[in-house]
Amino acid sequence: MKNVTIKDVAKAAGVSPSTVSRVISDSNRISEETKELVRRTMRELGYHHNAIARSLVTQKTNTIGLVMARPTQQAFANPFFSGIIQGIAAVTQKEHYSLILSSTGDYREEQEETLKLFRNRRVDGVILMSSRRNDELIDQLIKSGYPFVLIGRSPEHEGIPIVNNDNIKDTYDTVAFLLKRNYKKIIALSGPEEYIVSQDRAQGYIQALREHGNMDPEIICVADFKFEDAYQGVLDYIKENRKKFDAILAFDDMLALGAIRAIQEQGLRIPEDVGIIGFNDEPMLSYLKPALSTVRLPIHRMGEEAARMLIKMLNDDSYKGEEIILSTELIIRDTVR
Amino acid sequence: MKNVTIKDVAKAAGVSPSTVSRVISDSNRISEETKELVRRTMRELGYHHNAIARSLVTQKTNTIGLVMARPTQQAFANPFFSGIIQGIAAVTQKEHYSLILSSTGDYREEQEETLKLFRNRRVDGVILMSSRRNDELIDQLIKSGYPFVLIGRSPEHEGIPIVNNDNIKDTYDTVAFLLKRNYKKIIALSGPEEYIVSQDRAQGYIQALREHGNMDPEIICVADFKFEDAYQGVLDYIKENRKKFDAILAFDDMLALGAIRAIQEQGLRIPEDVGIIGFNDEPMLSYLKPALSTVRLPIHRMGEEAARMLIKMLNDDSYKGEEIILSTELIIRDTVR
DNA sequence: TTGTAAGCGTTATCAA
DNA sequence: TTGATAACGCTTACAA
Repeated sequence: MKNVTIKDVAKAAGVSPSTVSRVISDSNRISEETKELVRRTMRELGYHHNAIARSLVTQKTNTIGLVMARPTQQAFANPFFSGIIQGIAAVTQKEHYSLILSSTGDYREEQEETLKLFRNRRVDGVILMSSRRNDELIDQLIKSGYPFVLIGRSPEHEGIPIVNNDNIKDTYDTVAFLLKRNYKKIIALSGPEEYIVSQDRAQGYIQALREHGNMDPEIICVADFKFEDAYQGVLDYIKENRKKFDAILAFDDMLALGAIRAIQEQGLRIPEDVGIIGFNDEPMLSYLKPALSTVRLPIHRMGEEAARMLIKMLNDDSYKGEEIILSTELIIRDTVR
Repeated sequence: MKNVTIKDVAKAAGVSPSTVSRVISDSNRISEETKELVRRTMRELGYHHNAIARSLVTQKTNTIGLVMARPTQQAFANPFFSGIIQGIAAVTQKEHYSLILSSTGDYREEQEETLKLFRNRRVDGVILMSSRRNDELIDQLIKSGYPFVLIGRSPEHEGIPIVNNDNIKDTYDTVAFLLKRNYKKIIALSGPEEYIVSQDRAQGYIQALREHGNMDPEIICVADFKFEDAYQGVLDYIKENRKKFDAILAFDDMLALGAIRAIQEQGLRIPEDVGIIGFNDEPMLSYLKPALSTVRLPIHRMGEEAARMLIKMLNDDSYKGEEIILSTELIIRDTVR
């Protein structure tokens, strides 16, 4: 059974292909009767538009891309990424856009893959995540004029379209909160420094201690946003320093989880001996015992806003995107006193 | 800056467009010198093929689709789905396919969306998840001859391409294991019955008890694969029956998590008073205390196999797909004695 | 080994 | 309000 094309419909309805095309786009220069006739014919023949052919002439794919590097993805542990994806997908769905998902091995591949999506004209725009220092990809996209929205931020690129939370402030506030709860010696537990998000949170932490605390900042920096790394890092720290802290601010829930384990194994009580706060609010960890206190990011919403912004940029040439900073929420559960 | 097309390259290289096209596909009826010349020219001009134009003539998109209904997605709790997606993405990446991800509101929409992907010629094939009884979508795809691979199975459709684990056997074995560990009264904790996976696991559970146990099967069936539902379900069960069981086999890790909470709240000890085993092996839950015992599914691998099979079907007309049944692994941690 | 030309299914331009 | 006709960028017979 061959595919029904616009020509088939035209012939069957006794009109020209262009008329059919106009009916499809609901042009107002077509009489109601003709529209009715053509629509009926389309239904009878089972016509469905060919997105490929349409794209070829309109030079639009109505598709956006999301590329992620696998290490990053694992690094942040899943729920964050799937939350973002869901948010994006919800919007693309509603706006009748398609979403192409591409998963690569490393950052290098991520760059290439992203550019390829554009060059091969598979997408009209992309959403970027996990920006780092000196992000070359962003340079390239800007230079080529390829539309994108960044979830996160890039200090070297002012004024580009981003969706983010204010990590510096959020971390600052969280440290201030711990101080107010009478924690005296707060250390930070960070993932890789190359990510902007790590840097921002470190900065907020340092700043808060400088202004309110009477201790020097101390950051345990582990190789990845992973349980094992955090567990080991904290364990080592405890052993080397024989404790010397009463709170840990982890820059990710998975890190917090690893920290909890290390702390408990050393016979310290949570939250009496040491308080812990994480970042993200993985739903699953709220069911833990002790339930994790955490800075909740509006993850799903971040995906939505990014998709919405990108699609708007795509359809409105005068709109160049903006900076959307979403607010977070400190969720206090069992791990702080 | 206009897009560089095959014609531009042809002109610059002093050959015809078809020659350029042949060089791209590395046809062996082109001399090495010409190839070299054309390739150099492509590089100089910065040529990149236009996937859309190519698709229009080849009638292939080199894209596969993955559609999921949001309720399903939330139901199963994230990690399962993102594991599958990652597996699929890894293969599509390697095979130079694109992956279109579509997320819909409900099953009805999921059907429509899937068919639309085919009708609008956006994809060459799709991967289906979460099959249920009387799955109309599968009927339609078969009728239309649209290629697909199912992750799971559909009892009404024998011989269709699927990737699955043997849920009946896996559950049977797990119950047998609990029996051997001297648990006497094992109840099952299931999600919605409409999913085939729920039915299969129920069947394995019932069968094992029939053959080895001396108790009647008893299944707590909750509305969704969610913590809250499981928690409430188990709590109610305990209160109504004043315990009367010493083990729970949960058909999903999230359900197990809910059960654990309910049980602990009622002052029962795990695993002394009641043993618990889940399904899936969410990585995060292995860090729990007590660490969850569970039936580990090769989730990532399932995604991979499905993608691999589909792509093979797409490229080899004589290959109609097959049934791949992957084996699982019982991971015993702290929640059974 | 290479070139010519038709066609994939649309939309867009220009006439009528 | 409608219809011809020319793109869009590529692949693929068919010729040469």
